[in-house]
Amino acid sequence: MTVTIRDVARASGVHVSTVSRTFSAPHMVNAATRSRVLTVAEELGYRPNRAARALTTGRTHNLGLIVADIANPFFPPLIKAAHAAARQRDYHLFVADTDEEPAAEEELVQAFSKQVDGVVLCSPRSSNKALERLAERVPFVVINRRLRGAATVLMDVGHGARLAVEHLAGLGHTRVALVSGPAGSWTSAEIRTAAEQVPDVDLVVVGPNAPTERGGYAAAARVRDSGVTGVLAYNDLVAIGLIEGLGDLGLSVPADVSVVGIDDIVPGRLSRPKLTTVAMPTAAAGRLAVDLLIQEVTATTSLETRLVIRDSTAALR
Amino acid sequence: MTVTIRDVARASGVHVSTVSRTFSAPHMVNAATRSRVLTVAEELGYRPNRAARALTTGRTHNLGLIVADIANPFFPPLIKAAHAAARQRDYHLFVADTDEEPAAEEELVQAFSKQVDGVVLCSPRSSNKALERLAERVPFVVINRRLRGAATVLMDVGHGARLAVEHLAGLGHTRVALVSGPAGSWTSAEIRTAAEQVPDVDLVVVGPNAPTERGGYAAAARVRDSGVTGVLAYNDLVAIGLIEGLGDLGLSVPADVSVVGIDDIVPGRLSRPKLTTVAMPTAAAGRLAVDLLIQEVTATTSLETRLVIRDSTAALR
DNA sequence: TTCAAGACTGCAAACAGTTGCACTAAACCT
DNA sequence: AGGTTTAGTGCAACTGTTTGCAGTCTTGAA
Repeated sequence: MTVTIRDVARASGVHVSTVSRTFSAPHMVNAATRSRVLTVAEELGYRPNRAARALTTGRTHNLGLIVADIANPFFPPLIKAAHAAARQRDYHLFVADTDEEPAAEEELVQAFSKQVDGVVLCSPRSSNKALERLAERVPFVVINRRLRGAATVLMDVGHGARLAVEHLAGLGHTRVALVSGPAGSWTSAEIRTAAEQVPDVDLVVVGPNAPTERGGYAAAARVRDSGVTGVLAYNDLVAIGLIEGLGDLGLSVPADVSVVGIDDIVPGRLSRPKLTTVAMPTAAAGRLAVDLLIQEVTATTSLETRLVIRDSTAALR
Repeated sequence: MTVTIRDVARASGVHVSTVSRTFSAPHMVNAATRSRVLTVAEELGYRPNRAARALTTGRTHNLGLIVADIANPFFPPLIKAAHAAARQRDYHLFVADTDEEPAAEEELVQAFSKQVDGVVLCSPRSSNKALERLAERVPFVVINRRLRGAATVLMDVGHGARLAVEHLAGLGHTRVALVSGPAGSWTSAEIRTAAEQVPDVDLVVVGPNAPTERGGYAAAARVRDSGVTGVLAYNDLVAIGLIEGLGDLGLSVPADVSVVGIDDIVPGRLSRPKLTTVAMPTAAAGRLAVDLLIQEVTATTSLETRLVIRDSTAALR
């Protein structure tokens, strides 16, 4: 018993097309008629059916957002910002989780395709070829992955990594470990190249590691054995795990070794010692991605990162 | 130039209705025809248009999920589980954030109404009256709010609170503070009544407080002044803030005072000391809520909570 | 007064599917 | 052999909205 445009038309004595226009092109209808239609619609509780509208216009006013893991603290701020940006322009947001399964990306985009005007893909792991196939089905923008031809939002983690290593160097740490992420990660590679370019620092790579607390914990022994006094970790979770692991080996942070993370997730602010970290502009990225999508502009943007100095780094004794 | 059911029909020499049926009622079409249609559809890259389908069937195969704050660590596990459950039954999930604005709840449900088969509302703050209005527009299930007539998923936080206070009592803490949440919160009231029922414990209520780290930090002085040795906090964020605040006042946890939180969010596991807390079954709640929604059953469920003992509680000296 | 230009509004055909009904042909029963 | 069921398919109407086109009525200008 849902009330349609026809009910409103009948009740206000005009043709359906007039009702339609009072909602989608108000300037085309006489002010008096318009207000009459509007009040009748209000009384009847009419709400335009977006699905039906999409059928003729081809625009759904829906967007899709695909992330690897909703519960990973890195993503929620991004999702929230994307949602806010979408909402502001009267778009709705589908959110999906691939559960770290690259194959799910393609499947989800396919499934979304007819129901959204575009999708934002966060750090996609599908092959370039697969992504190109998808591009034919639906417009999308990727976050944290370089992909020619597609709209792209990058966070300049390379710059952040360099700042982090320079910060360590400035504190006197000349032997620094890079506790890297998973093999084949774009971000991990980016971090490494940037870190290697800092002069006067011996960089030793420890990894690859799982991008989790556990991964960091497991790397502790190798970090100790490498004899470094400073560490840049692939992300905050790894950093937190590493600090725990070092503690269990009798090394204290920052007294014995300084650790800096990457991401600036909430738990990093809450754990002790408070984590020095490279803040990733996840909210800005989410917001920007949906803006690009809605405005259909194909651009590649690089967002700045910055170093947040807290308590997990200190001068070399 | 999207490929429709008509293109498939033409290319495989059958009527559109047959194509339609091979997708929505396969058993009604001859095996040979079906496989021919299927291969043709595959070749052409046909995918059913869910929006169009929704127009006639009235079922969109979409669900909405509304939470107060996506970035609050309490929600992501719930969202993830809800998504997984939806996905499993081939539903898509709209996710929305009210930004703690009760008015946004109603608006979002309205906006979703034609586009979803139902919505799950987490800890809604709208009035009963408003919710009843909404119930006429779209089926929904509420999480963590008692509402007669609507499908409901409750987490038995009362039981958890009682376990927590009993745990403190068992450690010798007979004077216990309840650092409460915001005024008017259903959960906060629930916690209080349960906590008050534990025998042989003097309960002093400190609050109301903002449900955040900052709220907990601010409550530290009053907790100290109340002379208690054990604390049950409204949630983990409050507990973490409180521990920080007590530390700044020269009181150490758990040596001087034992603190237990509620929720079991990730940062509680990662902060030091590791937080003893009442684990809320958020994932189970998310999963169950979408199952109830899809199966259209109106039931009231109460999910068990349990106490997770970690390092922020210890025996009274 | 006449005509052209607007401003509104109605008509009807899309959009991409679903579904009740009618029809055909084959299979099944006596 | 004749009648009845059944499986498979086609027909056409319907879902709620948009939109190009055409018609009506004012209004302004010549």
